[in-house]
Amino acid sequence: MPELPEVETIKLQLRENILNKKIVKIEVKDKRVLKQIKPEEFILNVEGKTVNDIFRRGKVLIVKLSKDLFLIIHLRISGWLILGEKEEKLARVIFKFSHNKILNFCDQRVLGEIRLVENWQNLPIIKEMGPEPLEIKREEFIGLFKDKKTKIKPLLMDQNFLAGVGNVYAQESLFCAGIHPERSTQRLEIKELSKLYDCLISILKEAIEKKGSSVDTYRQIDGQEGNYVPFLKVYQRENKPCFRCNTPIKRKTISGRGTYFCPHCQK
DNA sequence: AATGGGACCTGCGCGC
DNA sequence: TGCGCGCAGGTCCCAT
Repeated sequence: MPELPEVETIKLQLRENILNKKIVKIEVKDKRVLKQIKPEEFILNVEGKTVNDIFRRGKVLIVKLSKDLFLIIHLRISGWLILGEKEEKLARVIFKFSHNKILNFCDQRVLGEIRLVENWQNLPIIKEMGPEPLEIKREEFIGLFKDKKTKIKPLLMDQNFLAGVGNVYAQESLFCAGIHPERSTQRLEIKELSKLYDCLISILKEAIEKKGSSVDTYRQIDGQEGNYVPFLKVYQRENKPCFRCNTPIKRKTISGRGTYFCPHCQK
């Protein structure tokens, strides 16, 4: 659920607050979120390091530490980050900084993960990831669909196809473009892909401006909800009238994911 | 290559 | 009131 706009929001806010700050103490409350590293080793390697840079690739947050170490943070479904003065109840890992701020990695369902690596570019999740939607041109976007013959919605959510788009923004951009989530990509016209590009870009940008969608546990780093939920057009609006044609919005499971769409204006 | 299912997880809301 | 169950969705992995 934290998708590109949510992770981008967190990235920007962390940059304002912990860049060049030193991590003085770490507490691992739940070691399940640490992947391929033992808590003792993690603590030993991260305590005393300074945050040199923070960036994002898809839904992955990358924190560059001194000594060329990288924290790889993936919030998966129910993770969020809170920066404050105190420890949060659902914190799984806690980073205490030199300026007395505390960064809480919270995760209700413990599906999120934190890694510590030297070569983040070599991680499979990064290596195989598709392009950033906000960094490609229209022609490149359209070119991605060449030789693809699957349903459009699962394809948009495929991180190896396109980075950062999840269940919410895939649905919203398809509604905007008037494309049925089950349409075969083979049958999509250039004109429709072009429209989809415009929709996706504008929705992602708008969602970043509004600091993301708090449809679940996602929060900004100060604990406030994101403000994009009121702008969602189909997500979780089953049986409510379509904003364009008043037809009741339908919900259907597509490739195992709940999907909302307008059966009338999405063809 | 595409698709379907299960696993990982916890909390919530539903029906009985 | 309380219990069991299905569901929520990002990613990986296996089977077809």
